[in-house]
Amino acid sequence: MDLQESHRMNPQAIKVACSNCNLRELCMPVGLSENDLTRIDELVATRRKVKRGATLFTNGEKFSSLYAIRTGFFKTCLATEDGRDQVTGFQMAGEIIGLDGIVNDHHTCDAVALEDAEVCVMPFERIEELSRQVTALQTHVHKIMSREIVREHGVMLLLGSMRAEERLAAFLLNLVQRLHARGFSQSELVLRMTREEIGSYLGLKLETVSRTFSRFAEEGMIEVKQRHVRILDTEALQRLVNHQTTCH
Amino acid sequence: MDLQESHRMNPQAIKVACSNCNLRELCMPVGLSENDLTRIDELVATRRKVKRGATLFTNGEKFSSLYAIRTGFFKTCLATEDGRDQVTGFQMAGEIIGLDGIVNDHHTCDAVALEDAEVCVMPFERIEELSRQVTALQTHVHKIMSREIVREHGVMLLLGSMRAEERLAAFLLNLVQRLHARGFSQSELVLRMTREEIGSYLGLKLETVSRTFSRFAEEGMIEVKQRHVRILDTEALQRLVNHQTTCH
DNA sequence: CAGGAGTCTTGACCCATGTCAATGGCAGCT
DNA sequence: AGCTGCCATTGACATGGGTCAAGACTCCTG
Repeated sequence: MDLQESHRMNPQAIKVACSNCNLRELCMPVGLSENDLTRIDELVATRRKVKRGATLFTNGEKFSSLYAIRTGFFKTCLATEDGRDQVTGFQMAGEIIGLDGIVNDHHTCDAVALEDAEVCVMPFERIEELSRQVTALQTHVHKIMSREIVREHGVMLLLGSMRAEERLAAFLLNLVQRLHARGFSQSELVLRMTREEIGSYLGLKLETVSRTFSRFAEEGMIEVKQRHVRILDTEALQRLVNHQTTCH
Repeated sequence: MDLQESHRMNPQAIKVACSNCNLRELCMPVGLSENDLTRIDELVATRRKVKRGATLFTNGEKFSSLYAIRTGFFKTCLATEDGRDQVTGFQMAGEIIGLDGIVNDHHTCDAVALEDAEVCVMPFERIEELSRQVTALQTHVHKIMSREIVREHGVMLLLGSMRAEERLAAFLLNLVQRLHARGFSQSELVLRMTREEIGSYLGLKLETVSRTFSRFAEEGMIEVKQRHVRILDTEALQRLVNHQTTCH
């Protein structure tokens, strides 16, 4: 009935229903009642397409919505006036971006599409309103934010205490793991970002990223051909990441 | 008089009332109605004292509550099995810790008191329940989590793109700024953490931290005597942080 | 199909920071 | 007050990763 109603008003509506979305389990709470599910559909106001290279939002922009990525791949990055540029994360289908904007009502970083993308626009006011009524949604929102905090702890660990090889190994393993959770190969991936972007994320220069890829390849751990990477020895990469004390 | 009243009703009650807490504006939403304020008081189940060196919670521990720091100073840190150890933050009075535990129902880092401390224990279930009813609280919880995400973005920028001097300058400025907001001096501070802990947070070795302090002192930007630091030239430190491009 | 821009790889060199080690100073305990 | 142990400082040296530069590959466009 919700659907029908909005159908009349908006030809896009049917496509915008979370209840039909195969990514739902990634961005929405599971185990909702029929009734709650229907209400959740109200969350997504609209869809938005973002071309490769275009921004979904930028630093300083007024915050109004969170975005669930339907297709495509994003990076979020912080650019300071003094020329620093830090990639704070790479996001793929099913992930939520825009959380940074909540605290000051303005976004504090840029979200750039690394390939043509489409997102579900979820006005934050609606999220807040609905999560007052649907406990599962409230919990879910909290978990999403907490997950982001924990993820960033991991990045801090990486940036603060790992060497170049360890960082890149951790990065690759994290990527394939997330891709695998989305039905892609465990061993093969196509990087959507440049060496420079990887470097920015990992606190390394692009040359170091390139060299480290080459070294991994020499040692038979991976095959690299431009942005195509095939992981030959997951164990070895994992050992690298957990290395540390063993070498002293 | 506050004290007396609560004395009569419940020896603990007055101490546990947010509505009377002079830190309230730091950890609670402002502009609440009388009615809401009273309800907010229910949030704090109890207080807990944590001795210097003791943990408030540890990695793997079941998550149940968020904690508002009343007095004292904490660090949160991530320790991996392979011997890495990363300080992810330093928290002072009025700040909230424990957000990392929400996502998996278990804490994913340790919170260690760097001086004798006392915290307000706020069971997360109560927070969720009450924030369904008090919109201002809901918004506040979201902002707190978003603020933490944004803070961590800043740390990533620091770890990913700054040199040792810049990191330490940013660290000092951040500390005094937060202390100043709590009524302390803008120029003088006592570090509650060791050089090693500072180093861990900043992705540097303790020797580098020590040397950099010494260099700042030589250049007349600060005075250091063990853990006592006096900032003599805030501008200079600020310039250091915003440096970057000027030097190329 | 050629040209060009953007990206990636690789080499040579250098510097900031890490490592190792010795010494000094402060705080807390008995 | 005097230990004792932790913490901080400083020096000498080593090295991982940054910097600069040249060249190759890929993709896009005209």
